[in-house]
Amino acid sequence: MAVKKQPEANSGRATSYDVARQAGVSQSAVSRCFKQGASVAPRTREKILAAARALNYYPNAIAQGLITRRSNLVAIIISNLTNLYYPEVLAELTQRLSAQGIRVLLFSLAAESDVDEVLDQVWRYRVDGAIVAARLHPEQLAAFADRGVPVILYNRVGEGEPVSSVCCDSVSGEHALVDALVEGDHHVFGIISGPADSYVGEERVEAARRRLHQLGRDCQIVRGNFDYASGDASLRDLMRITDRKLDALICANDLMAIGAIDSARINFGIEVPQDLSVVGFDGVGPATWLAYQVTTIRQPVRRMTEAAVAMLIERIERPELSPEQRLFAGELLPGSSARLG
Amino acid sequence: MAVKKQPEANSGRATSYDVARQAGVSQSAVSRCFKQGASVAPRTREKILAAARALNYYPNAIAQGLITRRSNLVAIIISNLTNLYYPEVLAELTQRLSAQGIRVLLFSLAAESDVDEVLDQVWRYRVDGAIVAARLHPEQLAAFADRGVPVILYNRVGEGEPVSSVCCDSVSGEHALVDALVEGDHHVFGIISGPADSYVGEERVEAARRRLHQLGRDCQIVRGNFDYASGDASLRDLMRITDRKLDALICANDLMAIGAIDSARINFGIEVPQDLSVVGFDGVGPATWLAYQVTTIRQPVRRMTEAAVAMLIERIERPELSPEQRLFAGELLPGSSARLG
DNA sequence: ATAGGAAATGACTTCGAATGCAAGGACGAT
DNA sequence: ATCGTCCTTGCATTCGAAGTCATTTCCTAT
Repeated sequence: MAVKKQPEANSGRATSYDVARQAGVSQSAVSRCFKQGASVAPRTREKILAAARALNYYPNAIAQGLITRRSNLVAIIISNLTNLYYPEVLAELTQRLSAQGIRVLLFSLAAESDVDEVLDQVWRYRVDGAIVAARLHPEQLAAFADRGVPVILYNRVGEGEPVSSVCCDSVSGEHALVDALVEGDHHVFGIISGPADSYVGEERVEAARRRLHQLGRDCQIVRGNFDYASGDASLRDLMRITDRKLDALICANDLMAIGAIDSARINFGIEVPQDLSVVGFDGVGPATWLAYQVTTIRQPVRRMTEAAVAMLIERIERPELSPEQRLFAGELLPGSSARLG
Repeated sequence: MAVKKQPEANSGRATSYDVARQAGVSQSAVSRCFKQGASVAPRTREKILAAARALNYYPNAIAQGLITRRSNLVAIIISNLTNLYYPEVLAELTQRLSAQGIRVLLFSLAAESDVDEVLDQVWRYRVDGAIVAARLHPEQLAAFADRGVPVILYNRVGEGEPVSSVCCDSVSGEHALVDALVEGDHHVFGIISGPADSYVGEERVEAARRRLHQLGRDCQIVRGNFDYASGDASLRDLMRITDRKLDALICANDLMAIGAIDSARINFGIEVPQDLSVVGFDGVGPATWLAYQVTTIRQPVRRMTEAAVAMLIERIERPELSPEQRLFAGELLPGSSARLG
């Protein structure tokens, strides 16, 4: 007995030709049948759909992508998924893109500036666009422009280059925090910054520092790196170098604020907020936990992700659109980690 | 003056033919030049690579996927990215797959059982495999098998079906926790379960309940849903329905344990662990925060993700391999949220 | 019955890279 | 020189669906 080829054995591999044969029509008809608004007679359509169902046919998106030059893929490039803030953003972005019929190719980086390692994969997959929450050099931005791939930066800006971006306003946020702290009669300020390569980190710290200066308050700045442990470590640093008694602590994000609160209470026996007020930034989940209730600026994640997706899709459809920067104000969330005015 | 077509104007769109023309060779040569182990003369290779660099050429992965029937895409289907535990898993998986030259198509679900909505997209993109941390019905598993798409379930099992999976051992983990609590002389037990559609949740609770029963301890079980708020809510429920004074609380995950600890301390003035011992499961970041130091079972995420990726790649390359279930023991992490024996 | 026009359909080409096959070239052994 | 081998290279075809264009079908109005 000879071995026989089984053309229909693997039902997952049916092509439009298989469906066409089964339905007694041409491949073109099948293609049209799956395309919105194409001209197909009702009876033919039914025959085709029945055949497609019988064969378990799903159009091959790879082949579609090749011929239409639209992959319906968007790259999301994120640096630090372990950061509490980004998972929420990622989930929102993915679900919104899905709802628009766009799939997400995820690139997660070990460090903020590891973008180069993944870019060539981004080019190879001919993504229709990209949303980037990582640091891009001007040359990297230029590469996107050259290839006509629209990019939206998330909480980043195109240092010098005109790039579309969606950001939460660090300056107004920090102003609100500083103003509230000053009104709450705080005098000795400490600031825990983010890592050196973080754009928002630097921006937040700089905004806070300036506002403090305007209001005639001085401050000590120590460098953190956005994680819990560095909230603790940085607080220790501050306690060591500050001569007067610290009474207000501004942290570049919530996670460090939480680390600092725990450290103050547990390692130093400092009462928060009675002896020390601590504020953060982001409005991540744990910030609202009973033990912390961090006074912070909550980023409007839903509106920001919605804007990012809308802007990206607009630019995929109309590449000639010029870049646009959208700045969203955060909301001051008065918690019980700080005595405010 | 006539409008002129500019073939090389958009440098991002160079094809292997463009490179071939520039280098004075055939398209086949270009293709071979980018393929590992193909026979190309050193001089030719250099000419081609120079041309490719000049034209900014990157092979079109879409076209490659079509002809080779290998998309080099793997679907990752995750239900609850906001769950603290999964972002870490996702980041690990993505980076490991990247290192193997495989790209991640991310599908994030609003609920554990929303898989059907994304499956047709999974079929359309002809992914080479999938890693799933969501509930799959037998029919859905069968669909993967039909199409010859290998799946690895992550902390899930193929209820009845033989499917490959990577899990952290709930039973041994809960036994360890229960044993330690019983040795610590606890008598009145409460359990906060996960949501009804969570496999691991049910498994953990069941394991704990049985072990308690074996050791002659009774327990009250209330249903939570894995988030912080439900730790608080469930603790309130327990306090209401329990007549004797609760002295040990077993939570199906760390997040609820944390919620319960906060609630006990702040809403009820109960000292943890003096008056109440609380244990969790997972070993997420916040579990080790100074304020909590939750006694828990830490899942070996690195080893688990490594195994998942290895098993998947094996099965992509050798589809005939039979399913394999790998169970990893978690590590008892004795924190200060429980008095142990 | 017939022309006119719209709708439906199919043949064929295209997207970009991979690969089987055959032809050409280099080189060593005789 | 000559033959045989192995290494390079190009030609032609293929993957699966979309879309152009030409053709056929079906209505409708006259």
